[in-house]
Amino acid sequence: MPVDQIPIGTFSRITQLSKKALRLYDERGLLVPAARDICTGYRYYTFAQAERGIHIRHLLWLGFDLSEVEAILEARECGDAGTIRDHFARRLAAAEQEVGRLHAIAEVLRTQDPLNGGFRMSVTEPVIKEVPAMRVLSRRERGVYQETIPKLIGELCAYVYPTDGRQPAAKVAGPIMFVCHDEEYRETDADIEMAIPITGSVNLDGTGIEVRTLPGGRFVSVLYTGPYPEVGKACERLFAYMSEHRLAPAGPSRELYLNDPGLVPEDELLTEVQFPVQDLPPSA
Amino acid sequence: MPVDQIPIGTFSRITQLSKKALRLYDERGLLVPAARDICTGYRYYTFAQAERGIHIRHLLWLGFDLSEVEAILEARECGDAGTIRDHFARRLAAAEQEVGRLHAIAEVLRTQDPLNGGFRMSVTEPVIKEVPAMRVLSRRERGVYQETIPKLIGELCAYVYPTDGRQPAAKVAGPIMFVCHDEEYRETDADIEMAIPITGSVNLDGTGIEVRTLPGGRFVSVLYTGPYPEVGKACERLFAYMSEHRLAPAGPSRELYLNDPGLVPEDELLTEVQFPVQDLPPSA
DNA sequence: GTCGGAGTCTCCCCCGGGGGAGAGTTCTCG
DNA sequence: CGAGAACTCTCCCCCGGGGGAGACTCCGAC
Repeated sequence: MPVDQIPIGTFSRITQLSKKALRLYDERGLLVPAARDICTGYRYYTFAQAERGIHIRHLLWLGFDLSEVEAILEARECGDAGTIRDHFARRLAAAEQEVGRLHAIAEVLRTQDPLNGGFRMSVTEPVIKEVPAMRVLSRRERGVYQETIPKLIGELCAYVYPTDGRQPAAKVAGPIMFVCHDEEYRETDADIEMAIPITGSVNLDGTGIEVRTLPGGRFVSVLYTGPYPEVGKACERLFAYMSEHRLAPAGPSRELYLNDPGLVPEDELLTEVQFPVQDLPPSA
Repeated sequence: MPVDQIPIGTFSRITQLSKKALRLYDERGLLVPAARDICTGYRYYTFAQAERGIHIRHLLWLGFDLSEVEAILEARECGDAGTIRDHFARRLAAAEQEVGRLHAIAEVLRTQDPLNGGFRMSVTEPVIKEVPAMRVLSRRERGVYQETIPKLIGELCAYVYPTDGRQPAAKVAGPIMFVCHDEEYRETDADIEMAIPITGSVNLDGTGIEVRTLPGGRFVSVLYTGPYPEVGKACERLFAYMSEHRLAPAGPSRELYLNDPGLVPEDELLTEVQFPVQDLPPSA
């Protein structure tokens, strides 16, 4: 057996940690060579250190980062099984979530038409985001989606982009939004609010348009690309996501129309669908 | 709709790409803002660019890196579906492999005793590595494992670490190895070679010890920790790995005894098991 | 007009190493 | 004992951004 004066290359072969990694662990204090030649700077390890090295490699392979590895090794020395179990449980949860994500990715890779980039007729992965409150110019009415929405949009646009030479009523600060006040889909008599984020002063003239503030908060959001009638796919996706993550709707959903039906073809229409959410208490 | 003069923050919200990322893509030429204020340096995007931004985000989410994203977007512009399909297929394979790895990780996280670090009685993930050829002092004999191996080790050790005051026969350059020349396990009459890597000159005195060179090449390797009799687990692991990766054994396997049974308890014994491998031709 | 807050700019450090340059050391063979 | 090979050292850039500092700029409200 070689004396306990193992240079880095040999130690690297024993532990299957790269020299680069070993130097890093030395620097980080995670695995400091037992001896160091003062004048040449050469690192020398002992055989006993190989065990720690292999522990480290194993924990890294499990997906822990260096600080976690350090914490786990320390806990292990103290015999503190609880801390380690915590780390393991967290890491396990993360790994399982990652598997879910990879399955979603694999599904897309298998089915997506390579040429359209998953863009047309597609729904992105839901994300959770904080949306600030915003002042909007709003028009709310009951009716049938296909008729009422374009009508209200027309009214709002006429208001902020007047064609008759009047001053614009306000400065537009974002895309046109649809706020859906119904709990469920209804063919007729839907409670429809269209809104445009604005800023600055406003001239109101009492044609049913009012200024209000849409509350901010935590939303789940997807981007949907494709014709409006199939935007429901995006909602389905959001609902699925919410149930997976134990979230409940906390208010009316919103759709943001990010481009202009007059300018782009129907299947390039881009809509962001947002749902305000709150945590559901964990149930057995 | 806002004029096509979208500052980075707004564009970030539209595309759900962070400002940091957008600045990086600008620098990398992946998504360069349509306009830039020369004196302030402010970036201004157009709405039309959002589509590209969302494409990029989608491809990144699929796990491509920036250069691949660039290649895919370019191929898409050219209508080159073949290239994209290639990328997708490769990425899909990688994702599936990653899922396998995560399952293995999850399994370990679920079952491993937190306090022993998966070290005792454990087998590491197989790795493929290049092993250089090495000169060894070798002693080969037929017999029963449990008897012959310790006997041969004793002879070799007596030879290189003489206790009778003679000069050591050679300089030791690595751990004691067992080379298994049998294709299959045999209880008796096994063809056993024990070897010690050496360097420098050798004094031979004809006691059945010879100097030879073990060939190098590509090996799959695992580290096994635990008592010798159960080292078979490591071999099982290697065979499973080889069949998964379409590899075939290309010679006798080796076991490297990395620490000393006299110094550490039985369940901390550390053994590296190596199999030389060659690619198997792909079959239907 | 002007003042404050929000937005933006650039620059630097961080992760966990890989790759490589350039210089110094150690080892091995003859 | 000497030459060359192999090993080691440090330093710097790369990935794909996140986090934050310090300075500038823009916009809305008064």
